[in-house]
Amino acid sequence: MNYDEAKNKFISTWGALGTLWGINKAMAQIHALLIISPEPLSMEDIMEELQISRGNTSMNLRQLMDWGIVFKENKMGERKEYFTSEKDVQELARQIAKERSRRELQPTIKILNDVSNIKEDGTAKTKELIKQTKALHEMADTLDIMMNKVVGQDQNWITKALVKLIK
Amino acid sequence: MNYDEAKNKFISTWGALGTLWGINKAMAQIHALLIISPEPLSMEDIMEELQISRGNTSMNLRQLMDWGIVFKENKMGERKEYFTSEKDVQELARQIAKERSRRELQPTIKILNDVSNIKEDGTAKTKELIKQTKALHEMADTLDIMMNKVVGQDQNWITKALVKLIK
DNA sequence: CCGAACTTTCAATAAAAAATGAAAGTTAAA
DNA sequence: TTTAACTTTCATTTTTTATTGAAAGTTCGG
Repeated sequence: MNYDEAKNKFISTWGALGTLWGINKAMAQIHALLIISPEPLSMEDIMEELQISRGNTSMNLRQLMDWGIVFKENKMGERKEYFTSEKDVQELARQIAKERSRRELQPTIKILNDVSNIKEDGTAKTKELIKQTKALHEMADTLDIMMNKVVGQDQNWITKALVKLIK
Repeated sequence: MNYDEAKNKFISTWGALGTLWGINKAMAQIHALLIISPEPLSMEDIMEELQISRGNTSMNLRQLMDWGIVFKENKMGERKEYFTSEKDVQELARQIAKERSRRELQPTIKILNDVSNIKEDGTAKTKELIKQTKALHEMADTLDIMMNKVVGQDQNWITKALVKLIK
C-alpha cells in the first residue's frame, strides 16, 4: 500500500465509521483529511481532495469548529482561510466526549430523571417504567462521568493504569 | 406527568437519542417500549403502540435480536410470538458495547493498523499519516478494551469504584 | 396433507438527510 | 468608496435511509 492508497483508505474508513455513529460522511472525511495533513488546508484544497462542493465544505467545517476540533488559521499576507484539526488524539477524544455529553447525554439524563419521578400508582406498568428509567438514569450518569473525567484525564493516566490492570 | 405522558416521553426520547447515534428510530423505540413493558409484547401490540407497519416491526425486531438485546418468547398454547427486552441495564450495556466493538471498532482497528504500517518514505505527509493513524490505533485499542472489559464487568465493580474515585 | 394463523421478505414509495451551486454577504486592500 | 477575493447561506436537487404492505413463506393443529 502506497501513500495515496493508505490516505484514501483512511479517509473513507473514517467517513464510514462516522456514518455508523451518526456523523455525516463529509464531516468525518474532512476531519480525517485534516488530521493527517501536516499543513493547514484551504477550502479549495479540501473541495478538490474530497470532491465536494463549496457549500458542503463550508457548512461541515463550521460544524467541526463548533465541535471544537477544527480551527481556522491565517497565513500571513493571505486573505484565504486555512484549517487545521486538533492533532492530539487524546485531546480530540476529550473534546468529542465533552460535546456529546453536553449535547446528548445530559439532556437525556434530565428527561430520564423527570420520567423516573412520576407518581407511583401501584400498577405493574408504572412500577416497571420507574424502575427501568431509574436504572437507565444511573447508567447514563456513570457514562457521563466517565466520558467527562476519565477520557483525557491529564496524560490519561487513569485509563492507562486501568487498561493495564484489566487487560 | 402521568403514566402515558411519561411513557411517550421516554419512547420518543429514546428514539431521538438512537438517531443521533446511528440507530434507526423505529428500532430504538421498539426497544424502549419493550424495556418498560412488564409483559412480553406481540407484534400486533408493538405495531399498534408505535403506529408502525408489520414489515417495519418485523425487521427491526430481528435486528434487536441480532444485537442480542431482545428475545422471542412463547406463551403456552399460543401460536403468536411475543418479545421481551433484556431487562438488566448493565447486561444491556455490556451487550451493546460488545456488538459495537465487534462490528465497528475491531474492523476499524484492523484498517488503522494496515494504514499505519505503510513504508516510511521520509516525506512529511507520510510521517504525519503514520503518526496519526498509530495514535488513533492506540486510542481505539484502549476504547475497545474498556468497552469489552470495563462495562459490565461482574456487578460492574470496576466502574463503580472508578466513578467513586474520580467523581 | 390442508388450511388457518402467523411471520418474513422485498419491490415500491415515502421521508429524511446530505449535497449542490448560485446569489448574497463579508472583508480588506487600493 | 469601490472592487475583487473570498465565505456563507439557503432553495433546490440528489442521495440515502426508512417504511409500507401485499405476496410469499413458514408452522402447526387437526
